[in-house]
Amino acid sequence: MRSVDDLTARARIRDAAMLRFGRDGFGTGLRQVAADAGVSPALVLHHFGSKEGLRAACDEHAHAQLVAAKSEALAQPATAVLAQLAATERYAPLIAYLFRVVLDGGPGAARFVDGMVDDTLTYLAEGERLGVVRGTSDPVGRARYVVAAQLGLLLVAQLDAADGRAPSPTAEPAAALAHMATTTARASLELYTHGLFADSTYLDAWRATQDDARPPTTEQEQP
Amino acid sequence: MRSVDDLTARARIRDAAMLRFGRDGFGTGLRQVAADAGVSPALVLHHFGSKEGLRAACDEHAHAQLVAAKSEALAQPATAVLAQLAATERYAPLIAYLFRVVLDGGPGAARFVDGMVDDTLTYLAEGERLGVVRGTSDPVGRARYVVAAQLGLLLVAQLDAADGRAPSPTAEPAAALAHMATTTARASLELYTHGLFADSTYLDAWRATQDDARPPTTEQEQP
DNA sequence: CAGCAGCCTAAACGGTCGTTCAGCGTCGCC
DNA sequence: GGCGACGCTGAACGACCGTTTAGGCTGCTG
Repeated sequence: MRSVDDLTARARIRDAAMLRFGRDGFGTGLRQVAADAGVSPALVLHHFGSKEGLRAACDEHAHAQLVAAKSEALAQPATAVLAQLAATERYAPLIAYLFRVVLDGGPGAARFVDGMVDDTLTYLAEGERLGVVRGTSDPVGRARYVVAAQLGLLLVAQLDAADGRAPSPTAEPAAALAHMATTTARASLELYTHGLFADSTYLDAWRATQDDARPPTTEQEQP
Repeated sequence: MRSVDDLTARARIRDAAMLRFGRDGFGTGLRQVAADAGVSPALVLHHFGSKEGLRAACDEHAHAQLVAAKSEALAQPATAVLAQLAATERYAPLIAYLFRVVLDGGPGAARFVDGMVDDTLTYLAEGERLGVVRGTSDPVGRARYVVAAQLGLLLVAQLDAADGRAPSPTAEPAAALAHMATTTARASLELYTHGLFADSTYLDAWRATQDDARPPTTEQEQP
């Protein structure tokens, strides 16, 4: 919101809280956040009223960062998907914080996931229009699946980082994300290009069970 | 381990803890678990020594349940994948607990995920042998991706449940899982059958970047 | 100079947490 | 009947949590 006092102690506390929350979760105590920012615990409450107020300020700032990152990504040519992967390190703290929001499961988590689904829906529709993405009989379900898969990749990436298998033993978000992106890029691209099943046996079987229960509906087919 | 006193208060406490941990996470207090089991908080410590001991007992019992469920699933014909979906309600508390273990990110989480990856690797290899699953140049990466996607679906399912969109407002795991399974079954089957991209543009582009960095290796192609 | 806002801190308060301890009642065994 | 063993409880302890309160310190203004 205000950018004049963005170098003050208030901003330092907020940034420290976002880093600490993203790294260790929202269970982190205010005294830890205060120590990271180099201030007293009472000052945190003086500026943000309560821990919930601090979290609200973090959410607001993360939302602003996200909007900025999205508009920046839209300004680039759409083919530079791989370049976005390389920029992961830059946005890693933001991603880590937003992922914690999702893991926490609060009321803002579902709203954030809905935003991701809406964005994915738009991107996939644009891809369909350009002819690079296949058609589907359930666009929303597909977008939800793609978002869920990405969140799942973040989840196991964080797991590997916490277990010491990824580059950083202390669960550094950036390195964990980069490691996960490189180790699963090939498999995910192959899956999204060729699929997993060799034929449509399972899909046909599921469609048959659905047609038993419901009256047959007209649906576009993808040969 | 012992099955004689599996009807005693000790077992009641363990079951109550698994339900409560699976529903509300491991931050739940021992007094809440004790109240669910109908005993005093001190008895929990008397039987399990500490909260960590209680969690270890829950982990052990969950592992035993999981092994039993796996062997039971293997006894059925492999084509009854849809029947397994219907049995979700039965294993929902177990799934919810195991998912909490993964969310918690402790040392056992990565081990459990590794087990899931190994199982998926086996299933996919068997599918390849039977001709229903496509070949891949990175079997481990593909298995990791499939597991991560499933975990991500669990994550957003729990989110919807906590937000009141799914059947149960109080985050009942069974209903949330069933709801998620039915709403994304079509999209995931379509994705796994036909893929997401219309052609191999993105996959080829990624392969090109890899070939620039590394010496060309012999890899089997899937036409 | 006095006064008065503003940041900022040290200390303490109530609450919940995991955990400990002394002791209750109730069995089976000698 | 005496009597440990066992399952179990109520009450308390120390630690940590978020939060409150009283009060320093600095710099600007009359």
